[in-house]
Order: sequence, then C-alpha cells, then structure tokens
Amino acid sequence: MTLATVFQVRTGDLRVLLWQRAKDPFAGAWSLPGGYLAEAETLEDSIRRHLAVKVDVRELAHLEQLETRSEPGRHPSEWQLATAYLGLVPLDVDPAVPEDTAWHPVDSLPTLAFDHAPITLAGRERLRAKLSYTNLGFALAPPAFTISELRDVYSAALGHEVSPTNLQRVLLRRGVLELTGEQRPPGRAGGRPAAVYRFRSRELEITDQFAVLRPPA
Amino acid sequence: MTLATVFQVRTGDLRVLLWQRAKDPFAGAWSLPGGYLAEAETLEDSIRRHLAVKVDVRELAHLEQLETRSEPGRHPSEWQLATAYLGLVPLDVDPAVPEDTAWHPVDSLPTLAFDHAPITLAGRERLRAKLSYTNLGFALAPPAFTISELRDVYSAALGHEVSPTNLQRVLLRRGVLELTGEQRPPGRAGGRPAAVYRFRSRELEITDQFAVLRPPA
DNA sequence: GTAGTTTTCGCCTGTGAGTCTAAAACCTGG
DNA sequence: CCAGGTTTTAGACTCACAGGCGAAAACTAC
Repeated sequence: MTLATVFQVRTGDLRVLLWQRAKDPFAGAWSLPGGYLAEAETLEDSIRRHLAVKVDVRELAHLEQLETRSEPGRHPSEWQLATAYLGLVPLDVDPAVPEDTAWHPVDSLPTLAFDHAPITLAGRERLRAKLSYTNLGFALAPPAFTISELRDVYSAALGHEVSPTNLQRVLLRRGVLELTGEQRPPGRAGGRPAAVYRFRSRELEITDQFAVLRPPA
Repeated sequence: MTLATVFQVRTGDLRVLLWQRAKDPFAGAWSLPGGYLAEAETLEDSIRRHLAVKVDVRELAHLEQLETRSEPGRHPSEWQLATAYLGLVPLDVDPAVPEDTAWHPVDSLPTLAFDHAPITLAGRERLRAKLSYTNLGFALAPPAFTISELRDVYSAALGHEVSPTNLQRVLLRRGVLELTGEQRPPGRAGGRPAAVYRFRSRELEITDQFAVLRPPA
C-alpha cells in the first residue's frame, strides 16, 4: 500500500495531514492518508489517487518517495508493505478537506495508528534536511513573498528561529530566489516597503555546495 | 521483489556486483542480484537472503534502502515492484562469488536487464553524496589504513582526484578518523613511514556541518 | 517635524575547504 | 657515510560562505 506525509505551514506552524480511521484496526485513531495499490499502477499514481480523496492533488507542489516499510508487526493482523511519500502544499492554498481529515501540528501529534508516527517524523526529517541544501522551499512558500514571510515559513518548517536579517541572503547568494520587481506596502505600523521575491525555479535543485569533497578546480 | 547494488573498490575503481541471467527475460544479460520476497519477510531480510547466494553477507559493512520502483514497463511481461538497496563491501575482503557473478567497474557498465542501469546509478549517487557528509567511508575502507590508502578509496568511489595532502584532514577535523598509533613501513623506494588510522565509528553518522540553515547559537 | 517600525544594506568575524610549500623520515646507490 | 630520490606529514595562506551586528532607508502615526 501507499502512504503520504503531506505537510503545510499553517497559522505559523508545520502541520501534517491526518485522517481519523473509521474501522478497525485502530478505529478512531489518527493515521496518514493512503490506501491499497491497484493492479499495474505506479506507486506515485497510487498515492496521488488516494490523496485525491482528501485534498485537491493539484495543490501538491512536490511529491517524492520516502521509504518502504515491511516489518511484519506494523499491522496487527496482516503483513503488508507500505511505501511512504513526502508531499508538500504551499502556504497560500487552503484545499478543502473532508470531515474526517485535519491538519495536525507536527510538534504535538496525537497517537498515530500503525507505524505512522515514525513515518511522519521521517518525512519531517527529510523535509528539514532538504530545506538546507536544496531549493525545496518553493513547495512550501507562496508564489511570491517578502523575505519576512519566507522567514516565517522556514522557521516553522525547520522548528527553530531563523535570523531575520541575513539568513535568507543565503538563498539569494545561492541564486534560488529572484526579485519580482514588485513591492509590498507596509502595514499600519509603518516600515519600509518590502521587496517581493519568488523562487527562480519550481523544480527541485540541489546546491552543489553541500558536496564537501569536491573535484579539484 | 528486492534488489541490491553492492559496491566495492577493487583494483583502483568502484565496482558493482552483477549477475548474468540464465533464463528469459533478458537471458544472458547482466543484472543486479536479488529475488522475490517471501511471506511475512522483511525487505532487508529478503535482500540479505538473496545476497547470501552471491556473497558472504557478513562482509557487508553497510546496507540501506534506496528506492522502490513500480513502473509497469520495467518488466516485459509481469508487473512487479522492486525495492532496491545499497550495500557496501570493504576493500580488504574478497568474498567468494559464483561462476555467474562478477564485479563490474561502474564506469563502464554492460547493458543491464530491466531498469537496473538507472538503479545502479542511483546507488552510486547515494554513495557519493553520503561520502561527503557522513562517515560512510568506513564501509569501503579496510579496518586500518594510511591516509594515502584512504585517498585511493575515496577517489575511486567519488570518480575524481582527491587532493593527496590535505583533503583527508577534513575527516580528521570532523573527528571521523583516529590514530591507531601504528605505523606502516615505507616501500622499496623509501619515504617517510605512514601513520595508520581507523574510523572512530563504524556506524553511520551524519556531519551536522551540512545543515546550512542552523539554529542560532 | 518627531518618534516608532520594518526592511534592507554593508561590514565584520569565524570556520572550514582547498592549495601550496616546506619539513620530516626513510631508502638506495655510490 | 653522504647525496639524491621518495613518500608522508605539517604549517601557512587564500577563498568562499554562513552568521551576526549595526546603520541606513523608507514608510506610518501622532
């Protein structure tokens, strides 16, 4: 079967899409969205199909495979394989979700069914790591944003403060951001108007920077 | 089913363990070792079991999951899932392999069956990346070695020259290496005797160094 | 106009990678 | 035993980038 940890930054913290099980096993418990694989179906097609029931799949800005779990004890009665995916939804969209589905803050998870808790944490770890050495922020950020807004997205996703002033210049220096030319008018309290940026690319790109043992120049 | 890309540095280059198929499909073609999953078996148990036919599994210094492939076209007649693993064998051992099995230089691969060529390259990429930001070298290097010997291992695995002098000091500074106290006598041509090092840990450790957006101090 | 707020820019520092050169330690041949 | 060759080790230097501090810019409210 396929599962997905779908993350979004909402109201200032990183949340994961969970779904409350109706039937046993683990009736009433929260779990990751997903379901069984159909015949001759790609894993990615499968998770997209199951996710479509919960969220508008067009809102997924990124989807990648995480890992496949196979421990016999992960399901109380049957033995089943589960391939987990990592999905990301940008800040600016609010996809409609069914009654039994909700965005849970990943820092205060309820008890999850099966082995979904470690899978969720693995998804979070993958996200945090890739935020550091790729341009993956594009999948969490809105299409255009000020540096302050982007800073909020990053600190929510990374789980720690991100220096307001210069830290995002990392992204500028790496060339992952570019100016749109627009400006955001200041709020009621005043302040200098903020420049509006966007990600130069919405495809995943890896900073060569993290390859520490480089070929000679 | 499960597959594995098992790498070893032999005679100066990075090689992958391949196996020549006896039966159709792809009879005679080279392919990755692996096989079908047994009932209630862990994926890792499965690949270990299938590898045991080809190499002495105790020689595997590292084994981790790579990815699961599911494209319907990857097998000409059936539709099957394949979970690929990355395995590493240290330089100092020479496990006995059957007649139909050989170590192929990964830079000049023959035509491989199924989608085994991209899987092999994915394994190599994972290996190269992790050599940069983890201590994964322990799984390719012998238990004790001089810096020169380690340099040869790294340049073979990374596919480019590694600066003889100082580059390995990266590993010292990071604390992944430690002195054994022994010395290696010089060869016939003379030269200063080399200090013998070992990896401080033979468990996978990640350099925090690569997390670029760090929490404030 | 003055005070307060927010963003942006420039400068400084520290760290670690990469390179170069010299010194150390050893062998061989005369 | 000394001179020249060889390999390893250590130190010095440069460079790039992350991180932090503070000042300047640009605006609102009173």
